[in-house]
Amino acid sequence: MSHFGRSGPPDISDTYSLLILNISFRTTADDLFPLFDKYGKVVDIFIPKDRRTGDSRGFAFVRYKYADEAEKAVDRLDGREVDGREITVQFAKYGPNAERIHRGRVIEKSPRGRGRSRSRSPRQRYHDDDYYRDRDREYRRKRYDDIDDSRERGCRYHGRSRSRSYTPHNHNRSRYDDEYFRRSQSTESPGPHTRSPSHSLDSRSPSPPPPPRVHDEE
DNA sequence: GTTGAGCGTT
Repeated sequence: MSHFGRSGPPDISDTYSLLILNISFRTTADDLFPLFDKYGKVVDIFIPKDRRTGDSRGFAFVRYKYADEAEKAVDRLDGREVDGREITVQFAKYGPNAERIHRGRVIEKSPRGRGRSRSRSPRQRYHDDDYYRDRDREYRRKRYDDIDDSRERGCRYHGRSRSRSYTPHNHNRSRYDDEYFRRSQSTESPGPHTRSPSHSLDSRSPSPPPPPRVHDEE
């Protein structure tokens, strides 16, 4: 069956997890299954994907039924070229619960019968927002650095075309002030009723009052 | 359409 990773973790009690690194971003479990199944009994294959784009993250987990088969797969498939990329097969060091495991085997004792050994605190995973935001921040930082370098190089090409005809970056705020002014006018001048329109129009102070802290819908 | 150190779900 090629329905791996679509029914949750089946049973990792008697399975050995292998970590596959450096795989292509388009490599799926179906592509790795025939390759790893040839060297042993593959119980499950899981490839973490991004929840936003749904694309693979570049590594996969292959669970074998026996340790000897898993070791053989590591020895045979480690450094194998898959989809034009040299993959790296090794035993998983951490489990699904971020627990230390030995040779792909979970060290945690069987919770059956004994129940919870200690007070189980409601430890939740990372908040998706913070987790993804952190990753985005680092990713964006790298991209910006690269772009900055490119721009610097392009600037050295020709020094001209840098005349004063360049519009200053003030028009942005100018437009904003204009909108704010218009709104203010509308508020102060609800209609041609009472008040002194000429006075208000003529009394345009050179320095408008500071904008109050209002909620701006972006 | 791109990328590349690492350790995982429904």
